Amino acid sequence: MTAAGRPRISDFQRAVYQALLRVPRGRVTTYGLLAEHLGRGSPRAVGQALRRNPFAPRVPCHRVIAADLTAGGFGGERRGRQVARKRALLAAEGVRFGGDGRLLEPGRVHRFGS
DNA sequence: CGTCCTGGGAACG
DNA sequence: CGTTCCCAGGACG
Repeated sequence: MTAAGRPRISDFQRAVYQALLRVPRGRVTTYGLLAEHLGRGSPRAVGQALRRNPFAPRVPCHRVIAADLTAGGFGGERRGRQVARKRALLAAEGVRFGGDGRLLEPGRVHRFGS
């Protein structure tokens, strides 16, 4: 966070990025879970915030998946090479998806509030 | 499997 | 300043 080039974002987006930073490596979260944790319901708003993520790739947006445990989108694409990259990043962290595109280990989903 | 809703941001008028 | 469109999701029928 250097003083220079500090993007002015809404508190909502900041909350999303901060919450995302709380998700440790090797673990993932969901849009709905994040929204629920923030108290500002709307997985779409979270997805949009991630899509506009000005802190990427500092912010592990790749650790956010869909509620149905699918990879979700990445790089502004719901599907395609960017999503494949997301899967690769997660796989590098020990998180892998099945042939159906679903998370193999649901236990990898991080839980807020503990 | 198809359709509707919520929430928020950016863009347009 | 008010209105409209878009979105990396989710829930419901």
